[in-house]
Amino acid sequence: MKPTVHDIAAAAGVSLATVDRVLNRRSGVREVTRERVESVIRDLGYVRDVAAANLAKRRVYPLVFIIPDSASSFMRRINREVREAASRAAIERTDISWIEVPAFEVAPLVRTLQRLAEERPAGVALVAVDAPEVRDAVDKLVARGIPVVTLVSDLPGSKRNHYAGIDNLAAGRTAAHLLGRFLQPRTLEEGQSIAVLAGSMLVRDHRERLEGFRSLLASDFPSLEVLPVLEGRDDPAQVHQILLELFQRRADIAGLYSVGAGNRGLIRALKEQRGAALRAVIAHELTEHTRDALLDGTIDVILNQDAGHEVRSAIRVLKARADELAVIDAQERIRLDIFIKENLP
Amino acid sequence: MKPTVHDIAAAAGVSLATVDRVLNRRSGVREVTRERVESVIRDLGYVRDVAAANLAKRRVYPLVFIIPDSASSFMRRINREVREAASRAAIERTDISWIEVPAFEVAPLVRTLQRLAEERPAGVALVAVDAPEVRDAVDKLVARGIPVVTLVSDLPGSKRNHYAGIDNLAAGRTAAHLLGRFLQPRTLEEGQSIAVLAGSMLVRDHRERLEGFRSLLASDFPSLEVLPVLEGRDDPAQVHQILLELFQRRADIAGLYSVGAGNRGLIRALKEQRGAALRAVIAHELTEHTRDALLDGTIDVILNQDAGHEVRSAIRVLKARADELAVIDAQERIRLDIFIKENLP
DNA sequence: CTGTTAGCGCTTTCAC
DNA sequence: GTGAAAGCGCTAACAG
Repeated sequence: MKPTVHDIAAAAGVSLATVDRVLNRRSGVREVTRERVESVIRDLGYVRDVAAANLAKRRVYPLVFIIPDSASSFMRRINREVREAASRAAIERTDISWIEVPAFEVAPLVRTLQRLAEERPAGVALVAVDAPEVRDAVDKLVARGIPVVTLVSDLPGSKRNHYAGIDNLAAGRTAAHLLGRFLQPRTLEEGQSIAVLAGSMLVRDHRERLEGFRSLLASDFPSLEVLPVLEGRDDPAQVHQILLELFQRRADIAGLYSVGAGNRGLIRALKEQRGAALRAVIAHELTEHTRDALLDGTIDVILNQDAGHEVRSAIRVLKARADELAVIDAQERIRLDIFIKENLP
Repeated sequence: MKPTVHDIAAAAGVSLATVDRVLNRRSGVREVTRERVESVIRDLGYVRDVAAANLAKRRVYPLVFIIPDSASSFMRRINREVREAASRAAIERTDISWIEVPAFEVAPLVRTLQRLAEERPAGVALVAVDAPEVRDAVDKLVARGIPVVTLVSDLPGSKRNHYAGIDNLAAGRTAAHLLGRFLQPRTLEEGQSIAVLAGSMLVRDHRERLEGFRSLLASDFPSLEVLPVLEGRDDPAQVHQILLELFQRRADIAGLYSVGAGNRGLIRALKEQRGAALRAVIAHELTEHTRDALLDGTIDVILNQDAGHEVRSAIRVLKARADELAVIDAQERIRLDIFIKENLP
């Protein structure tokens, strides 16, 4: 039978309260007593029953998600996943709420973080904007003992406890590798160029994807020429416009990598007028639109991060921190999914 | 404040015991009383606190995994994941044990299932062998109210409650699509053939992968010739031997798809003597060997199923059934991972 | 510093 | 049929 606090109390010759104090590292126990109790805990191989502990604590964990009000399918998806998690949360003694802030803006995000530092929730998850002010605000939260997880977009150099998102450098390299492989056999025959489309170079994940993409192409497929990056601001209409112009300007585009959002515009442009030389298109995030485009051959590969997994992972990590529990690392690593027509979920 | 059994009891004018009987559909309650209590439960929007319930029940769920004693890296990995889950399980009121049975054999598996029908654990997970006797044994377990999950290899036509594994038809199609894309540009120039290597055609997952592979290649890349399947019995030495022979016999092999295990033999053969025309190799399961092969370019693509995810998913599903709880479908769907050099975890 | 006691929300005897 | 009371493993006042 698994040992309980009672067993420890009996074996150590102390009361339940003292055992509890030792267990929870609370003060008010003489050093000798503490050591005695701790050795009994070790000897008996005691592991705390977290469910019972939480029941007794009657503690619910208020977790707050800060998400951009972006209209992109992906962010809407994140939003939906948070809502769904919230509706499921009651069962698990967590109280999940969310705050929407203007996308890509520093000031409102910082204000929100500062407010949360006062409210002291049990944990905060945010889609980070990469700015020093945000970093400071995050660090302050952590300093106050509030665990912070970055979601989708990381905040390097900050003290955030965890990042629930993909490796964007690897994403770019993956796109480059596949594009290179798809196009390579013709490389020797004729000049081929590759177009790259981003939302904005101000966003960290886009920058990183591009960096990975360029460096791998340069090293492994040097004959492929990468055209200057086009910025579509993740807006379908702009993306559409830009691409049509591009296709009219250049006839030698063999590959296209879209690192950002606004995929509806991309798909529309490809369907209306597609360069004859274009033989491989890679974009990010599986949505109903990109899914259809994959199925009808408009897009060849979708690189994806599982929004549901990211949100659930952020919650698990925050809860584990609040409970001082360990997490299963493998379970919390967000995969870079490669989807083609045939392995769609 | 969330309503509790006390609130229900008070509102319905009955005792806790009666509420509990209604909640757990136990007998000994007059129909009118039951209805009254049930309507109160609905009105208050009561949701049972499973943690508290389990605490009171002092119930632990004995779950049994039946896994083949195969020496393949993948099965060893499954084995390890089960052990790890078992060591973690105590915290979660589950008691996980496992039984090893000879791989691919029907009789021992059936005997084990029959024994479990007597022992009545709270749930059973098995790597199924596709035979009518196994199906019957599984159906009997389910009929006795013991939830059953198939792991890695499914048992179609049986009453198993859930399958924790990938879609093997889709896996084959995915391999075909990628191989086709990697080779396609040359298709017109010269004859190319594709070699396929399997463990045994008696195993369902291998058969399905092959079927998906062949059908997609036939429809989308008809100019690629698929050679007769080679059977290596998932044994590195045999696989090695067979491949060396093949490479000596044919010089026109442009692509290779290995649906089974024995990847060490595959890798060794490729390194020793590789057909000059061979430009794309796809195999299954990410292990330390295939990982290295991916990195050094010996293998181009690895299709993978996440063993840890499969095991954890099986446990979640079995527990949820025992607790009469719902599962998050998206969380339990096992993805077909595509790994290339660049997106390795 | 340490112990006693009363729960958390639910289940389970055992009476009535 | 129904209810009262004890208790699961842990925590949190409140005494001492």
